[in-house]
Amino acid sequence: MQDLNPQQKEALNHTEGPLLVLAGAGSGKTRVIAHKFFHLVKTKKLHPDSLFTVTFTNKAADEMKGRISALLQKDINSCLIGTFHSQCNRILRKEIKVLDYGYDFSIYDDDDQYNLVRHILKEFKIYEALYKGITSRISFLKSSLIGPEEFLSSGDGFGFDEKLAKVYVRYQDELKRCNALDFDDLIMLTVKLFENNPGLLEKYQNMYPYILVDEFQDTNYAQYSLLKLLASAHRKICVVGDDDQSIYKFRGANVSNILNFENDFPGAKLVRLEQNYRSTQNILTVSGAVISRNSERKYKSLWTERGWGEKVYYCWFDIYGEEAKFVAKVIKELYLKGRFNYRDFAIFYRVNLQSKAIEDALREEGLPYRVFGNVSFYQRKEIKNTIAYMRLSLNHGDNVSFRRIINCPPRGIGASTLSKIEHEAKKKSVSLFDAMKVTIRADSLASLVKDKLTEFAKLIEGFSSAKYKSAAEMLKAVFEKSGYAETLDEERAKNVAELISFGEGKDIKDFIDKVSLLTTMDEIKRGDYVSLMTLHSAKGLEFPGVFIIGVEEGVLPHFKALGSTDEIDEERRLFYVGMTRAKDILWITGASKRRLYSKLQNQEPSRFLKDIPRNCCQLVEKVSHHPTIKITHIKVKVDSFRLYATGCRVKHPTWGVGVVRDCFGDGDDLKVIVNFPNIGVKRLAVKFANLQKM
DNA sequence: AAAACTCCTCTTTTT
DNA sequence: GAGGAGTTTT
Repeated sequence: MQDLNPQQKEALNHTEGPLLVLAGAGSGKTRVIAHKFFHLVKTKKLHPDSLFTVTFTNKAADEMKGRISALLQKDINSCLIGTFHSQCNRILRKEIKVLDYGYDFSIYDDDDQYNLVRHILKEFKIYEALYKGITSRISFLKSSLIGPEEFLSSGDGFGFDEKLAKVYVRYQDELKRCNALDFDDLIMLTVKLFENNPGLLEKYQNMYPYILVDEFQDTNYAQYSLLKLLASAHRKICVVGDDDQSIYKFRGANVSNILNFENDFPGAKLVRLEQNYRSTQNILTVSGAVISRNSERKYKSLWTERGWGEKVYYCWFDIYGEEAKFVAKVIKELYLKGRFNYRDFAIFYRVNLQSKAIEDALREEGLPYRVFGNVSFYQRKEIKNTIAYMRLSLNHGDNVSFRRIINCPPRGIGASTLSKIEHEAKKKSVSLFDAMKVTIRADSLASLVKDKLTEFAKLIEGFSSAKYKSAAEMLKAVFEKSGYAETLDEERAKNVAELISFGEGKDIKDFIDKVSLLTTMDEIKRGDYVSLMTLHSAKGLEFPGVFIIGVEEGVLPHFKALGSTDEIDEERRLFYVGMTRAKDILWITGASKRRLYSKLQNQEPSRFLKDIPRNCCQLVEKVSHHPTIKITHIKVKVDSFRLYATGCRVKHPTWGVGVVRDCFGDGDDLKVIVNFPNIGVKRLAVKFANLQKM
């Protein structure tokens, strides 16, 4: 308790009512939640199991468990700390009967969703390439708690939405038939469960007399509704978040939940954590200037006791290859100077394909690196197929898994056989697996095909009835007996072997749940290498040295985001998240020419650079063909930087010292709006005002 | 069922 | 420009 600052203490001590903690980047957010948990257990005598604690990632949940275990000095691994999805899964596995699903429901990930939607589009003869857009619309509807019937009846019955409604209705029916839930269902159905069953809701409200929520800015409407339901009786809820770090709006996250919190929970206390423990003042000032240009944000101003530190480096190149080489060289030089290890560096970019040039350059310099966030382990085909065998064995209704593996490995069951089975399933309204067994008894198939199908049915039923001691045992049996093992090359077989080793000693159902809800167990781990990742994956991490590359119009902000202010705001937050990961050194780079997909494009510096206060930056000139890095002050594109950034202090001959609120125009027309204490806000033309920068 | 071919897409992606 | 998926060919 004594290592907490006054605001953190305030957040801790407010335990009897709703609390919103606005926690700036690097302000010790996780620490506050962990200490709060500890405080509630120690002084309020709450049982650790009665704190409903939600995070967004499994990694964050594990971290939190670790911290709390350390504080409490006992293992709390069994506690209710988890992601929204795992919390809901836990509830639904106990209660879903009420909603007329079976307890052994499968959980479908994006890939399974896509497969199912595509299947439906094919059937409806809707252009199949639309599957991605349609899936995301459906997902968005679900995360807004708009069910298929409601959407169908709300529509005007025309145009694309009508088709969408049809697909949505069908999709939801199909899931039900498969006894499967997608990620959004986990939340939506839990809300539905509570809304329709007040008794059940009351039970869970009593079970969880306190609720703690991390990364609150990332909650979607459905998740927020769930929190409101659970907290409505006792109102003991503490949410922690940072609206400036909301970068998942495109996934349904709704920042306005932060803005609504105080309305939905009248009398809620608001605490701001503004002391930053991570970055130097230069980094905070630069990132603060960029984020302050966003409208509709809760005001926050971060400060640190760390001092100004090194200036933020900015460097512009002719071509992206040169940018990459330069970054590699800088890292090497910093490393050789002995102040940093490779693990201290991260390179962030907007899109995954940007990693390639950097990888080449790092390899060239002989620097160790690791790229994070590409195809995750659990999305690999061989892994998904192996798991599909397990899923179908546990849930014969799982049609998506059935389609996945019926001819994998190839066992001579082609499209025509499958379509007969599909037809039968539809006619009898049964699962594909059951339809297959019916079809075997009918005369419509060649005996060779019948044999194959019988063999397949026996195989799956064998898996279903066997008593395996662990997930590993079952995986092993599935992998070998299905004949799938023989069809894989060494690399892929190795991946499955790894999967099997993960399943060692684990309960089968727990394992499947875990695997379904944990698509990136291939987490960001720290080793002694340079870390490469997208700005999105950078959230929640910190590095002594950060490089943000490709800070150009069209890349950051991304060209697809240029259409709306909302989206550009989100790009700005993304940039902000990237910058605030840096502890000591921050480099921002870009290039005039960049290959994106097939063509070499001309690039302009990002608009966000204009908001960067120049006095916090060090401009670096890269002289081509120069063997070592030469750092010099040069005059590059003055209009790329603002002389008077928001927040910087100026001295006026008559009014004294003031703080710059805004700055616009250029050259002789440059105007600033300055707030002078005790005097007021003045609008000044720089040319005449005789301002002195402080 | 494999090989050869064409076509398409290509932002980010906690679960 | 590359990788994936679907289609046609053998």
